[in-house]
Amino acid sequence: MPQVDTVDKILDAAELLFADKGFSETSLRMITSKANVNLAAVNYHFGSKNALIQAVFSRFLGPLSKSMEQASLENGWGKSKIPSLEDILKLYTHSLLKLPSRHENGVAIFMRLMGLAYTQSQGHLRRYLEQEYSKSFRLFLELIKLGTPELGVKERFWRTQFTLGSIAFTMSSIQPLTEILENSKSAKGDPEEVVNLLVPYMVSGLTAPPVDVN
Amino acid sequence: MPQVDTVDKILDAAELLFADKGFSETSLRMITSKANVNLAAVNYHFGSKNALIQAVFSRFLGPLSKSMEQASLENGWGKSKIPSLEDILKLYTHSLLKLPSRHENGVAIFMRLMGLAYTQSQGHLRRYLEQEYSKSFRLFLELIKLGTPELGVKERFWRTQFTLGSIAFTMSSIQPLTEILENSKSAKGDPEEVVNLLVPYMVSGLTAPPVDVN
DNA sequence: TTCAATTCCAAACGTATGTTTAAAACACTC
DNA sequence: GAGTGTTTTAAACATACGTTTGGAATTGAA
Repeated sequence: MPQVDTVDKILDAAELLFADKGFSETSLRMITSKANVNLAAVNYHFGSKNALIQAVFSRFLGPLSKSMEQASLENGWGKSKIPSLEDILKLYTHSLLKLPSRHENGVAIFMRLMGLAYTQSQGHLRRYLEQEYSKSFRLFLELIKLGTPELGVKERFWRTQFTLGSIAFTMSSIQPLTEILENSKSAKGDPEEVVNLLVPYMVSGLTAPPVDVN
Repeated sequence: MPQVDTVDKILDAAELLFADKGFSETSLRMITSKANVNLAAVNYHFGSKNALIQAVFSRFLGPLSKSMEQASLENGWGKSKIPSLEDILKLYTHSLLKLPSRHENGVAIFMRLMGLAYTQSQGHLRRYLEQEYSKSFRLFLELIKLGTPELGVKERFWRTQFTLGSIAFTMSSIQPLTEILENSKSAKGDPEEVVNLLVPYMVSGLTAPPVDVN
């Protein structure tokens, strides 16, 4: 057995640094020195930097997608038992909140990473996530569809897009607005509180009266 | 006079490449070869890559912030003449739509760039935008405040954050969802259409009944 | 045409990156 | 405790990057 799992030390350090700086802006040398590990360890254990990025995502996306699928299955959700939009979004956000993490404020880090995955055009990551988790994503879209029966295809598509944007963006960019309003004390809400504010916002946006009629 | 304005050729190429790949992932060599310009031209005309990034933003943010401030002034908006939330958001989105651009689909590019500015942690950019356009941003926040009198400070702060997320992400990441749903034809809406769907979504989210009571 | 200033250009510079190498250190089995 | 497979290590490698250089080309004014 290696000395206190080098693999995990690397993943821990990479997770934090990626979330803080982005992928291209984080070098292997930053990661390995933060992890107190030799530079070559990344290539030895993961093969490449890109593979490390994917591994970082797998470590939390695997359990997360499993827990989400399982929960929606346990609830017996489907065309026979249609869930409310609020239930769906609550399920998802709370699965995220309950994710175990090695760091303080782990949820914010995961959400920031998701935002980066969405935003930074890392082709390999996109391909990897699509191949690995498209099933979970389709399930999410299917549930959204069940929860918004009054929407046409196009409008549902875009409102889902808007909603994902709110989520990803919220956690991926806590700095700028925060800085400007820093003396208003409204910033730095803990994740749970923010999520409690986020869900009603999303529900309201998704269920607004349709504009389009197809 | 230079031969067909090298400066503009560089800005045009950089704008597209930054929006497509991000800042760190776009090299000066990509930019200069796309612009049919010598590599050294960037440093000669702009001084550095960071200065080029800032110049790209200035070129469209300057006119945009001017037109927005002017419009809200012409409408006489203020505490005496309180605008509706819909009017505010329509004004902003339509100012954006009317921005002249050198490229086809320029609006999407600008929004993508704004999303990147928010998301990619380029310290220098953040500092530059804050210093240069904080006035415009504060005005926007002030108008939002006027349009959502029923919200507490904290809830308004986060809902504004969510709203900005919807906007920034909508245009900044058309790929992943689109790819999955590509046969549904719902993707690739033109900017005007998307904005028409976006405004009611945002209004509904912002004006949802408050959860918090302070 | 002459001259000074501006702009362009090919080449090079120094640095940082991801990756590879080959030997050393270690862990474990027999 | 010798031998084997795994892991760690320091060093080097090749490459790509942003930037600088010094001279050539171009421009506009006198």
